[in-house]
Amino acid sequence: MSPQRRAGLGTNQEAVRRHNLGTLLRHVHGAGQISRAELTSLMGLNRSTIAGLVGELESLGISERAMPADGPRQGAGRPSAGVRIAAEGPFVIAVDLGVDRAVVARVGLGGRVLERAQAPVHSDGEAWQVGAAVAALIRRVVEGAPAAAPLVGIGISVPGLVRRNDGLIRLAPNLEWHDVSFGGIVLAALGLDVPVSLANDADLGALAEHIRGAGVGIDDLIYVSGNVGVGAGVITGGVRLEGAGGYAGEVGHLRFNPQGRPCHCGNRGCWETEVGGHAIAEAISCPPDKVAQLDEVLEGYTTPTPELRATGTALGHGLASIVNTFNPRLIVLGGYFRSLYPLVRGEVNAGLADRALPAPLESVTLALPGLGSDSALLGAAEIALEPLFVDPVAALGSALVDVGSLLAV
Amino acid sequence: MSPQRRAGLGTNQEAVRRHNLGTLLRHVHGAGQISRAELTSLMGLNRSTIAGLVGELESLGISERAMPADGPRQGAGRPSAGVRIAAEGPFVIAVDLGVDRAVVARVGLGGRVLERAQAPVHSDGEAWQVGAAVAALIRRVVEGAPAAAPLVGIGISVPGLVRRNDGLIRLAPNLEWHDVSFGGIVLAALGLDVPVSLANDADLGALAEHIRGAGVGIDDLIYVSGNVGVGAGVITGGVRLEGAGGYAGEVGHLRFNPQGRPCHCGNRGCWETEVGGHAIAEAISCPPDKVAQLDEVLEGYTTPTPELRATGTALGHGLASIVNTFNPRLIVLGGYFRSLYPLVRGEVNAGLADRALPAPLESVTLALPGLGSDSALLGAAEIALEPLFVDPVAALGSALVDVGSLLAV
DNA sequence: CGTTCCCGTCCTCTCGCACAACAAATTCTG
DNA sequence: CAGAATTTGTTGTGCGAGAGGACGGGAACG
Repeated sequence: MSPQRRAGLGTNQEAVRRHNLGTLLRHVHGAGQISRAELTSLMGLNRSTIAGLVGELESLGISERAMPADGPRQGAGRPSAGVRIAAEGPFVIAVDLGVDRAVVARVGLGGRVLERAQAPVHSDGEAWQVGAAVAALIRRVVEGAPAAAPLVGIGISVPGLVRRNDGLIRLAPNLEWHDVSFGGIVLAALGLDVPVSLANDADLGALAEHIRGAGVGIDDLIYVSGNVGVGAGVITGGVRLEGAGGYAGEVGHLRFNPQGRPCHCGNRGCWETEVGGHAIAEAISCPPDKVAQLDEVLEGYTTPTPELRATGTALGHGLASIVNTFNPRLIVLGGYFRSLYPLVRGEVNAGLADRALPAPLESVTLALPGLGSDSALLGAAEIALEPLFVDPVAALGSALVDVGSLLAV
Repeated sequence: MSPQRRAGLGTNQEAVRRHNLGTLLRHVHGAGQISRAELTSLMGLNRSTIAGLVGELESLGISERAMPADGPRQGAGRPSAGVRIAAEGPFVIAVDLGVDRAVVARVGLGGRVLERAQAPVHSDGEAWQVGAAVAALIRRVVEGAPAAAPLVGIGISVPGLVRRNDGLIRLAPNLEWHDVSFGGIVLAALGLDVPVSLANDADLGALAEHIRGAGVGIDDLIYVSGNVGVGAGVITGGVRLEGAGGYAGEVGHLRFNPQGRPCHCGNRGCWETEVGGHAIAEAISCPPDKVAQLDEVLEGYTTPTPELRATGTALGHGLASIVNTFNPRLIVLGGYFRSLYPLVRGEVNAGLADRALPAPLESVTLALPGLGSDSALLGAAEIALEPLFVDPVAALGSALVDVGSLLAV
């Protein structure tokens, strides 16, 4: 959003152009197709300036001219030509690393999934084995890419704590990884050198839901991901909350019940011991080896068991703490909560209303992900695309063309 | 930091100038006095551009030329002239509203307290009575202001929930206020019309500590204010965390002990029932009517009682939740915690280390406020000054000159 | 005491956006 | 159905802001 990364810097004319070009692209990316007239009013710039920016984007091969969007006009006047993402424009690779499977997609600007592949991952697998599997999936989705289309980068969603400086995976409890440089592993397996970004899955879920999911236009939202572990991604004031090291949002280890069950973190009664995957499984007597398919099992229920209702209340109580600390306008319930919430909506809402302060409670809404189970995947695409919005020219400069043949075996 | 308020807008040349002028002033404000050479390197702009900006600031009467700062030179070359805040430059009124007293100060750019006054406030006072008392204090501190110096605005720190859109005090539990428009009340009592900003005391404490306290240069910090209630102000990525309505940071009502004491919010065992003013008072058998002087009572201790040590542990455990959710680099302990922490440092640190996740724990530090008990007051000055850094020219345009005679009875 | 280094000032240049005028494309209206 | 009204795209001009170089000033260093 800002023309410079570090605060306190001045702005020169070069930065203005970069910023405007990036912001324009961000709008096209967000809307898929947009008219130049809408761009003028959105960005508050002159028609002629927009024309110049659009022209530069076209000459970079990022966007292309489109026919005016047909539909009900809202008045007289010449219809405004459309700007849309070029068919052979830049793309990224998005990776959603789960505890039992990896999903890889080739994603273009505008958030379109152009190709997708997935494979199971052994939860006791070594990092290099997983990296090789991911690399194989990447080769597969890149195969059909047009030779002219540049690869901007790779974004990876990780179920764990990721250091934001360098993308090191500090801890992925359910993969049993400590201090794994997964980005480097994947690049080595590919034999490529492109920008790689890694981030926590809940953080990326929040980002994706903010840009093109249930939270479009909402600048303060939280994505709560309920998997085996529970985490939250926070968007506040329209930007990601990262924290000093990038570990912000670990709400799964909020103190919930001091007399509760021991948690893998060493404490007792963390929130995730009451509402995480294992707790839900226990509530419906699901055998531990089927926790990975918990969502399918939950889909089978039409009425909740008393134990599930208690879990719903615990979920609401925990969400109340989140509402009190972050005061979001929207909470998106992802992961297993996506299947759980419809069953125990009443209990969750009641638990939340019971424990949250009135002021922050009155403006908050609970919702399911608008992107289904793809939130983290599309969020991974977003962080990989991010450099394009900061400086389109520079990002294209460090992109790779003809990746298909580069990766051909 | 950004040249435009709303995201998604473009930047034109006017905005560039505004941004650069504001950023320059922010640097002068932060450093008190700074050389033009430092400004060039900090802002990354050309010498001649800085000269132009400094000249404009001088002609606006905001800054003035200063002799080169004497001290150890770091090399040869012509010494760089200094830029410092003008003696008769713009100022603001800062108000720190407490449950038992109000402090009012006239504060200039650079954060200098030019005048200060305070008065007791009855905790069962009506809002208009408190407003009248504050107005009287304001008249007193404005009396000696130079006629040429413009009043930019009034900033008020409130021990409660403040709506960020309009500054309405939604709830100030210890003043027993609900939905009070205190800004309007004070303005009416003064018979003036200047910009008034209100915010939560912990939020302002965090802001002040970030700009000129213990957290200078630290972009992810939390100010935990332990008074009768417990709240937190959060700076993340260098900006204030506000939340959708402005209520973010109400960590006092984090679930701590489900079997604990009832809290005024209606729940049981909120964190502030274990570490708030009343809990501390109980731990040292301080009579309830002396809770307001709790810090003085605490100063009298040299070794903690076992009850105080337990409170320290509870403080550490709660801070662990804060560390896990926000991943700050610094936590500043304000309010009564300022007196409590030195007594039970070991217990707090141990409780924190015991419950926080290793990754966010390793980079966090606990500290006492660098501004003593003035954090919230100086934070109030900062939000009142804020418009100057966004657009100095516009802010001066809406400022009032010769306030001294305007307010004379 | 001269050299070196750095800073402030002045001037010119470049670049990006705004603005105005005109052409083009569609809707509205009589 | 034709002309007016409206909105947009295009083009050329102007303005403003920062960059960059030339010059002189002031202090440290040898």
